[in-house]
Amino acid sequence: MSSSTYERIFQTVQNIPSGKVATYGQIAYRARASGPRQVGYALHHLPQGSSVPWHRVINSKGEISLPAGSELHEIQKTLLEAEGIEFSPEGKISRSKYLWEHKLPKPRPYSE
DNA sequence: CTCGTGACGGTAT
DNA sequence: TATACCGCCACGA
Repeated sequence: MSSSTYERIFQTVQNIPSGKVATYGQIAYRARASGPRQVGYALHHLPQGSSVPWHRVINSKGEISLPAGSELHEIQKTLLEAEGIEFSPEGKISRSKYLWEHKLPKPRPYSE
């Protein structure tokens, strides 16, 4: 069983269904990571051929966290739009697309 | 072992 | 309401 922080993060991200998004903080919480920064760090180190849907992870502002104009930013936006995610004129994603409404009041024991 | 870094978040102002 | 600051700690050098 993998139990490294990165493995848990990747697996949690893998749980995000198509058409939904989650924030770094939410992933960190569910993945038992020490904090959102580790999630960003883990995704940054994600290998290219990975099946982890990294593009479904956004920041707490509801926006793509990557620098606007960067190639990765556009890739992420394209991938999300392909899954039916709509962006407001400011580039924000509606909360209705969040997999979890807000911060998780009820933690869920890590299993599977 | 130490040090710097970072796809962030929450709180204070 | 927006902006600034600090805390968090896994990882690589």
